[in-house]
Amino acid sequence: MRRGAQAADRMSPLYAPGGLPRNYLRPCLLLLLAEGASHGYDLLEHIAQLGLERADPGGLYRTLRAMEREGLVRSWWEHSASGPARRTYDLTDEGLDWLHAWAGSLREVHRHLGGYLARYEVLERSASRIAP
Amino acid sequence: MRRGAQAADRMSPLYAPGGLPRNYLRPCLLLLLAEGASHGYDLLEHIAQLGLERADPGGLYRTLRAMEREGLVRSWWEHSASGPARRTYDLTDEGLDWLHAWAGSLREVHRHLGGYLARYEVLERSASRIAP
DNA sequence: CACCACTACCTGCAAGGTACACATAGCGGC
DNA sequence: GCCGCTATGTGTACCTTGCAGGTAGTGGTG
Repeated sequence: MRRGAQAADRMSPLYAPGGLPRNYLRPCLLLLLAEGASHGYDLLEHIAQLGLERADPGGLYRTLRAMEREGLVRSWWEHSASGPARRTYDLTDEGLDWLHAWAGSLREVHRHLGGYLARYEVLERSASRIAP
Repeated sequence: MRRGAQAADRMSPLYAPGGLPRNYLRPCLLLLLAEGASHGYDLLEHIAQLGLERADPGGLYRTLRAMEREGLVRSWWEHSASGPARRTYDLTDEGLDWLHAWAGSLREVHRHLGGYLARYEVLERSASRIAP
């Protein structure tokens, strides 16, 4: 490797690798809701495990409402004894269908990324053979 | 699976799973150019193997020029005996650094997707246990 | 009781990336 | 001369994303 880890230094927003799938928030929400009904704030804390560290609350709530408009999820208010009321979400049959569709897509992406990385490692190996 | 493959029917651009990484074009071009100098039209035909089927030529040329402005690639004109002149691209050292950075990011994404799919399959298995 | 922290939900906006259509030009075949 | 293929680009409208802000209820502390 030439000039070390220099590239990581100037991580300007323009060029920085981000790389998570487009619309990744949607399949994440579909999966979590397929595992059980939940509310926004709770989902916000669980999507981090799926790769979305520091997700934006605004985007999350917006996406949930959009998915409700599209019929993928249902919601109702739940008034708990302590704390503010929360809107609890639940997957519809159509939402489940979309989860399956997304899972298929993401499996494809996973496969493609595997191919990319394999090809990259071939390059790496041949480079280290020249300069070990 | 309920109601079959119904979800695939109304693939409106709004809700359709697409799912390739954001900015995926860039790491693809970096990888291909790391494998050897090439020109736009040729790259266009090769990125399909990496997951970008039917990629848009406009975006590709724009991205190449942007990467040149950023110093990731160099380019020069090559006049062949037959057909129009082509602009040939070549990776710079900085471009190679970015390829490494991208590969790291994509490896992370690959891992996260693996986690997602594993979690999805757990769900699938428990669903098929109820309705086989 | 005034104040602050925490949970919880929601809106507005600017920047950036993507998709689609379109424009140009050289060359070869009919 | 016209069409199709290679090859490189521009214009633009749309969507997503990230960030900043704004409301509200509850509980604890001085």
